[in-house]
Amino acid sequence: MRARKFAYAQVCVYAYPCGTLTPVTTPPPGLRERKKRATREALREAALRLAVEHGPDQVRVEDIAEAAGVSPRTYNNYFASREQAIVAAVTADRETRIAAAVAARPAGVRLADAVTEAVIEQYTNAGEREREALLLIATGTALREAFLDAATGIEPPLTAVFAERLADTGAQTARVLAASVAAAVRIALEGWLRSAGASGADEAAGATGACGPEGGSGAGGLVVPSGSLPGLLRAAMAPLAPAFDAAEGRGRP
Amino acid sequence: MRARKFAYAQVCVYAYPCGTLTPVTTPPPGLRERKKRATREALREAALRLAVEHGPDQVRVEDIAEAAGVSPRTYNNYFASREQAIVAAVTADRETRIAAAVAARPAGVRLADAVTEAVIEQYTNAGEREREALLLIATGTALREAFLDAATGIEPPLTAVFAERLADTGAQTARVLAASVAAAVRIALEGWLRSAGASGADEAAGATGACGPEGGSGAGGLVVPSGSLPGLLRAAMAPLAPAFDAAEGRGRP
DNA sequence: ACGCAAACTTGCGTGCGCGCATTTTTCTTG
DNA sequence: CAAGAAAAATGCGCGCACGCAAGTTTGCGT
Repeated sequence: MRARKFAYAQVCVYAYPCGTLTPVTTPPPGLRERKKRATREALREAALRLAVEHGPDQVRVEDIAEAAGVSPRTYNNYFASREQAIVAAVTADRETRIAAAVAARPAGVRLADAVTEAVIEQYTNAGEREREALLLIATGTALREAFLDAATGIEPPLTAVFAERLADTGAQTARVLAASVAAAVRIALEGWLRSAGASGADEAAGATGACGPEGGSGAGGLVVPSGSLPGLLRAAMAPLAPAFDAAEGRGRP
Repeated sequence: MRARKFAYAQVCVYAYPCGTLTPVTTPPPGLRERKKRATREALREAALRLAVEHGPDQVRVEDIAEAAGVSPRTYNNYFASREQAIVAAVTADRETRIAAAVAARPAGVRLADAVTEAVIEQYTNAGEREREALLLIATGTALREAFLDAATGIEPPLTAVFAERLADTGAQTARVLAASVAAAVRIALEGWLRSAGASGADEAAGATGACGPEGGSGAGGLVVPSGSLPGLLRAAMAPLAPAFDAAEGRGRP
């Protein structure tokens, strides 16, 4: 029995310096940082372009790396999986923008409304090319999964803004609420992609591997007839509103 | 540019027949099914045993398969990753038991309380050997991640029971609440493992790759001093209670 | 009992994720 | 600006996940 050589690592080794938590003041970005951003974007763009040109399954990381002018090994210093680069080309830094949008709302409005609107706002900006890419994403299981997983990225920044607004309540509450929002968004996107790419074969089994009840022909077919993304997002966020109100100390306005 | 040969598949190909949604009546399991269960358990047990004996990073899937008397290829017909088998030996079918425990509560009690108690109950049954295994799991990043991901498994069964109790509300609500519970449980377990294996090196960066604020020395250190698992679970579930009450139509009892 | 179809196993081959060690590039400091 | 430190890119190797295309086993109808 030989030993395994490694024990997993944190993804994106030097992707996010961690000490530089999005400095509000951008001093001079420095050459190092600029090159890194450039490489990252080159990889994203190359990945998306190749995926569109030849189909998502005809592209290897080697191809993406070559198109971006870096070694295959370097690719994995930026993205932990083959799909992440493609997804990142569409997702970009949506998470940060959502958090910023929430923070920008006046302090008087319900937190639940603020976050709902912010999410819808940021997910509805379909910039022509994004639509095309999303259509591509909906076609394959792997890409779809990667796209949905990317939605989890909103959790950390959301936790931060929530913690600020709910200072008196525990920090745990902020984390839980942020995670719940992420889950809701994921569910909404899942339903949306299901209707968007409703021409594929395997539509019965849920994307999360749900084999239990609630499979294909269960109840709830008439509730929310798989409509527009904003509608789905609103519907998914609605059940969480009472939790936000309670955390804010509102007595059902 | 050669083509990639595959496009991902559903994990655990014939692990859950899907058509057989946990039949309440177990007719006669049949030889086929019994063998499958035996193989699955053999793999789980072998994986855990080898991991304990030689350390989690010294075990390859090849070793596990050999110890269980199947081919390496067969291993991946049952588990999608090397860690899943080890985790499964501890997790077993906790998800199903949690859902059953929730369904077993009298219909009069608050749903929020029912699910909280059910979760605590099922996660607190530490059967001596499980404690040892969990200690093992806490030591490595990969295993820890797999263990936390496994908590997501409660989502489908919970969705089912929620949908039953909240029949009048939409099925979407059930899904969102179930996902939120899963997220809360994950957060609680995360905090618990952090305190349990608090002798490792890299404890600063969050397990979810959280690099932003809320890192190591942020605010909230005095809220919930990383205590017992039941306490952590209760604290994580608390913020969701209002959402459950609202879904049940309760006006703050 | 026989044979057939479906379920499951297995060997093979490919691409992928990443630890490790080395080289190259960028940032500091005197 | 030169030298050293820090960060990043690269090459290499290993183990892993899984499609595919055989084999083998189990269940069923006649």
